Amino acid sequence: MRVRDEQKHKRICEAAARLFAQKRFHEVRLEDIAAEAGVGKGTLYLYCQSKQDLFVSLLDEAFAGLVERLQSEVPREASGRDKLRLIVRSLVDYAFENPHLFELMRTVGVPAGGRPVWERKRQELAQLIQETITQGAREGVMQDDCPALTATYLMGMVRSMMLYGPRTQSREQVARHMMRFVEAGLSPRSQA
Amino acid sequence: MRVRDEQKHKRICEAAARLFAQKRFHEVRLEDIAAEAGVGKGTLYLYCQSKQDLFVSLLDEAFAGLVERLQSEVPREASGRDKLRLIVRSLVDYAFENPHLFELMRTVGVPAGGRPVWERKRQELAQLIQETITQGAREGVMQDDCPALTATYLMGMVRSMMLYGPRTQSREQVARHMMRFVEAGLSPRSQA
Amino acid sequence: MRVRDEQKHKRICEAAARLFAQKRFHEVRLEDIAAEAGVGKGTLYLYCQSKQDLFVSLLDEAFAGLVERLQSEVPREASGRDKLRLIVRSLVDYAFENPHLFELMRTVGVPAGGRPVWERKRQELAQLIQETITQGAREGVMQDDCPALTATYLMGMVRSMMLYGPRTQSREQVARHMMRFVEAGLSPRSQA
Amino acid sequence: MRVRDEQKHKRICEAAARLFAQKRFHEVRLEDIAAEAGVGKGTLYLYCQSKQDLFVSLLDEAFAGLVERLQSEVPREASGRDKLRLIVRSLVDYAFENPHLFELMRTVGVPAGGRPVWERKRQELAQLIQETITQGAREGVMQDDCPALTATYLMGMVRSMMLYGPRTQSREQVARHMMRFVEAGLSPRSQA
DNA sequence: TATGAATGAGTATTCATTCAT
DNA sequence: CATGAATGAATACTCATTCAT
Repeated sequence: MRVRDEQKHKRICEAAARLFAQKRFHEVRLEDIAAEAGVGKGTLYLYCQSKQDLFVSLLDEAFAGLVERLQSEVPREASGRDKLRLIVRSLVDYAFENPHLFELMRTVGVPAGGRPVWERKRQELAQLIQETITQGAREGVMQDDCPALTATYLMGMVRSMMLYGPRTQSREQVARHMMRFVEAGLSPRSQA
Repeated sequence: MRVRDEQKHKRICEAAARLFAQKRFHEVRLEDIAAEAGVGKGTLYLYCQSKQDLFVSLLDEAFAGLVERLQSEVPREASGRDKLRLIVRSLVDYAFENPHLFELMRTVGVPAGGRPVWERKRQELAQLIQETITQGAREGVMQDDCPALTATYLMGMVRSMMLYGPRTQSREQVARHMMRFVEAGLSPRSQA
Repeated sequence: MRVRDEQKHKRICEAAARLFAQKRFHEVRLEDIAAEAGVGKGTLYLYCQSKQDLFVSLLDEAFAGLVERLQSEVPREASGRDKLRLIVRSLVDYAFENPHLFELMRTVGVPAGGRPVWERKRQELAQLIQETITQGAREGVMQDDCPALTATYLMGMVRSMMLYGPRTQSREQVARHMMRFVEAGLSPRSQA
Repeated sequence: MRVRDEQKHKRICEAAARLFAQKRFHEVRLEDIAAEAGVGKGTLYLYCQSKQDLFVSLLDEAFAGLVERLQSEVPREASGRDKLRLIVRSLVDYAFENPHLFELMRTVGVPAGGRPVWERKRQELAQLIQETITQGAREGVMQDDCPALTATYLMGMVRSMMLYGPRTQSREQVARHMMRFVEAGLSPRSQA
């Protein structure tokens, strides 16, 4: 597994991502991935341990990339409201830029075995959102009985929008719409 | 598929639903479904055409059941706000009562081939929500640039909550939380 | 296996013969035979032990019928030449009257296990032809180094003619043609 | 089906031929063929598309080989009588050298679907024999109302001899016997 | 006696993985 | 490092046979 050719590694991952996004895990044949990547079948095993490993590492990267992006794009010192806006925008941007990641995540449920990387990343992401809401609440601009639930909603909304939402809306429109909906949804009620 | 024993048919479907909820389609063996249902392997084929057929029919039933429930529980003549509340409550109730349906739907993306039943049902569901929002808007209690997006959100929220949400919240709490979030999210802004 | 309804038994055998003539043994489903015979699947087992048994008994009957016919149509006291003519005619007649028996026999080779009835009948038939040739030789009208071979030829000729021969010839023409060919083939050579 | 190892391909075909000669198509398991050929089960599929394909290709080769042999051993310019003798000899030789080909052909009837290769070859063979008889007739040494029938006989005779004939006769004896029978059978009658 | 729902043994075929080149 | 021929475990599906009715 000590690999030289990073170029080739990337080609393989991209090929795999493309194919896993189109078909279910078991419908994707390693042979096809190899062909798509333009390498021999055996070569795949120089870059990953197994098919499952390849798949999971894609997920890991996807979630890690998303979290990293959010962390880099959402300044620590911003207000809760600004952070939330940036989070929504980043989520939507990332989704539009990596459309088949959501197809990739499609088939993934709560994992049975030991928590894999992507699951930890998913939780980090939820955590980030949650804390932002809590901050917003502290600042008096948001109200939420259970930020953990809301964090979950947000991720589900993005996924659902990508998979089933109307194709007519631009990225900008979607971002604005979701932002408004979330912000309003969390706005403190005068008489609660 | 003309069959006698409806009891047995149900047992098979339930067994299949249970197993498909735990594993991916290709990881579920027909032999296991048969064992789980307490029937012989060959018997499955008296009640369905193929493994794929069995799986899809479960999805179809699940979505159809959900839609039917919403239609029966949401009175035609109610106000938009009441309808929306009932929709959210019904969705949450249905989700809690049929927890593995969401695991079932987990693996399903936008279908490639001819629109299957469940896909039509999903659209009916979205339609129902959309119209409710539109009605709410007409009644001046809601505001939404793109109800189609919001309808999509709602279904994603429920799914996400079931699959990844905190297990600490009761059905009642979840329902109330989601209701509040959605209602606030759609509330007409004073100065938009 | 103690059976009452001879009518039904016959219907089953005819249905089986029809189907076995069209497809190979393993391509014929017992269910189809039952349907073709207009009885239930289970009923078949009141009239035969197994599928294999049903098949073999058809063969047995076919060969037995053929032998019986030859024995009844070829008078013991006739001349060798007359007998041979009658044998050829009977074979051809039987073949034309029972065209799918030859399809039935198509798939049968030399049996591995204990000689079944049809194999004994096949040998009886060969014996009959052989003796006729021997008689003809004794009478000075035929000559044959190895009547056993010739007997085999004759049966192969009939089968081949039925399966692959030109469909343009009438039964009468075929009979005459084969008769002449065989007779000439066995005619004593002046200077051997 | 682009393959490297022709050795292996041959081993597989021979193994298959051996087994198909002993049992009916559906009684031969691919696993057995693989074992007999000394290769893995999956390897078979590198050399053929399917079991059926493997079987048919054997037949095709068998008939093609037979026809090719006849065409190479029967000189175009020979007399009808010589040709016929050579045909019979070649048929018998081929039969004795490839005894299980006749077992292979045993199960084959007139094909239902599109004429496969072997069926065309069978017809070529019949054609060759027919033309020879016609030539013999032109040359005044043969007489035959329907050479097409006779051609059919000839092939049936060989098959029948191989499958059911007495094992006591040598190849030489059989060839001579058949030759004489056919030649006499076709000899022009003085007073027809 | 007649039925056909239920059964489960049996098998072609696929495809992840290995390894000789 | 790279390859792809070889492998065999794994599984959906069929159908002869049984047996409760």
